Amino acid sequence: MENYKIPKKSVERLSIYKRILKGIMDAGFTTVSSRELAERAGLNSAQVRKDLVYFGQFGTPGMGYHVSILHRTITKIMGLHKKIPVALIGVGNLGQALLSYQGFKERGFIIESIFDNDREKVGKIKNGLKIMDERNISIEIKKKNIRVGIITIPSSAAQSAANKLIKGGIKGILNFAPIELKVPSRTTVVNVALCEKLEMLSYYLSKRKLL
Amino acid sequence: MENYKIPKKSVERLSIYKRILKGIMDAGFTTVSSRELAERAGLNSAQVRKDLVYFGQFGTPGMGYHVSILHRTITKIMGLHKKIPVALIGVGNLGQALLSYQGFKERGFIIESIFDNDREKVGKIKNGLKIMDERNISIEIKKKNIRVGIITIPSSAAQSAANKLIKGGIKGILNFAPIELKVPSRTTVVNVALCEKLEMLSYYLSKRKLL
DNA sequence: TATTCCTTGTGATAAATTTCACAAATCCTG
DNA sequence: CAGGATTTGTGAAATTTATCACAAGGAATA
Ligand SMILES: NC(=O)c1ccc[n+]([C@@H]2O[C@H](COP(=O)([O-])OP(=O)(O)OC[C@H]3O[C@@H](n4cnc5c(N)ncnc54)[C@H](O)[C@@H]3O)[C@@H](O)[C@H]2O)c1
Ligand SMILES: NC(=O)c1ccc[n+]([C@@H]2O[C@H](COP(=O)([O-])OP(=O)(O)OC[C@H]3O[C@@H](n4cnc5c(N)ncnc54)[C@H](O)[C@@H]3O)[C@@H](O)[C@H]2O)c1
Repeated sequence: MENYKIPKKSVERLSIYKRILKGIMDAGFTTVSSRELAERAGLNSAQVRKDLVYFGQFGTPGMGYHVSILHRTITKIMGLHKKIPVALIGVGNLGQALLSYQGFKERGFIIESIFDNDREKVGKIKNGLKIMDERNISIEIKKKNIRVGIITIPSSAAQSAANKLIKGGIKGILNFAPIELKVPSRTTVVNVALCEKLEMLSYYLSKRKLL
Repeated sequence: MENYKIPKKSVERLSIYKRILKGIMDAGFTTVSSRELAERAGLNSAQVRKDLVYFGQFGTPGMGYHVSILHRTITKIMGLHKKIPVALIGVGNLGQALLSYQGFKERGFIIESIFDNDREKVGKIKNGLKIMDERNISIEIKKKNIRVGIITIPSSAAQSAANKLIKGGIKGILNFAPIELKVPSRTTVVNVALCEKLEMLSYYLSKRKLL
């Protein structure tokens, strides 16, 4: 159950295992081998075992892993057994898509406060939430004790919004704006590099002369 | 100008350098050092140089890199100097957000065909495009010679849609559904692991007992 | 219970990626 | 034009990550 130094990649894969386990569980199976898990995730089975062993010994030789127990364990390791209140900054194209996404709620992420700086939008109701003025981010999230923020505003405004979140006591930020946010080390930022992904695709196709 | 074996990470960073170079260029500077590029990207300067040298020698000792030339070069290396027609599968929350996103067009990705399987949606117009029946994906993209597809449908339907894209001759897929698509090796898939990112954030906060 | 089969956990090995550190190239100043 | 200041490109070293391969544990069967 080492807390030592777990590769970022392993953590990301944990999330993938959890999703696959959910599918296997729903299909009615009770055990699963690292080989099968690896196959479904497109990985090497030793890697699956290594990843899991970072957190403890959950398997039984000759049998594999108990699906529901492993699922529950990973959920707990990732802190996904509790509801996590979230603030959304920027109720535009992407922000609204995230707001309507059921998958977040299913995973325990509850969007509780939403902000924008557009006078037309502030005060309106979206998905049962009143859009608040961006200037009140700090006060509001402090009041509601929200510790996770999602940034979906243009990159020119992202750093300033991040600062307000941090001032309000935010602990983690999921950032969709294409910019490296500067934050104190006690704050964790995870970037969703959406455009980069598309550009990577372009590169690979271009390299193979497919465009 | 080696085509040898370029790390995936380097390719993703290329995209980041390009974005930063754009900013520096717009700010009116003409040259930039690997040190500054590294600082802005949050990386080591040797890494920046190594990344760039994969593709050629663009720098001048004592001076650094010529901003606009490097920007243009990276754009070309990534195949982003040409318009790339794209098909979008799934005009739901996320699909509509992507459809309205200007950043794609700016990068040369032009969404030309959009598909859904919802009878209510098929035939309607969205952003100037008629939503087409998902059953016609193969025919349509073959006709229009579209080589990149974006999948924004539930994961249960994603593999079947991917198959139709492949049948229509697609070369690359940007996949937002949380599932590993099985595709022939001549097709490139890039996954946007959105939920995984949020779950990673949960893990890091949880580990530090911040939730 | 003995035997066979399967699968874990893990040390060793390999591969990939990052960082260091410095010679060589070029710029800039006086 | 000399000399000092920079900054590149790059081998070598260090670090990180992935894979191999196998002993040992446990299940299943007879
Ligand atoms: N939409 C996409 O598909 C997509 C894809 C990749 C990246 N992104 C990135 O995500 C971010 C949002 O994209 P979008 O398409 O939703 O943009 P958008 O313009 O549709 O929405 C941005 C919203 O943020 C609000 N806003 C602007 N400044 C603000 C501020 N200072 N405080 C609070 N709210 C503010 C605007 O009023 C608007 O409602 C951008 O950084 C974009 O680059 C979006
Ligand atoms: N919206 C988000 O913020 C978000 C976040 C993370 C991941 N995702 C993933 O992105 C995908 C789309 O999410 P969403 O929120 O837009 O869902 P959504 O339900 O809003 O939209 C899905 C759309 O796909 C259409 N569709 C369903 N089956 C189809 C088929 N076989 N062919 C063509 N169209 C079909 C539906 O009619 C609907 O219009 C999902 O896989 C989801 O898990 C979404």
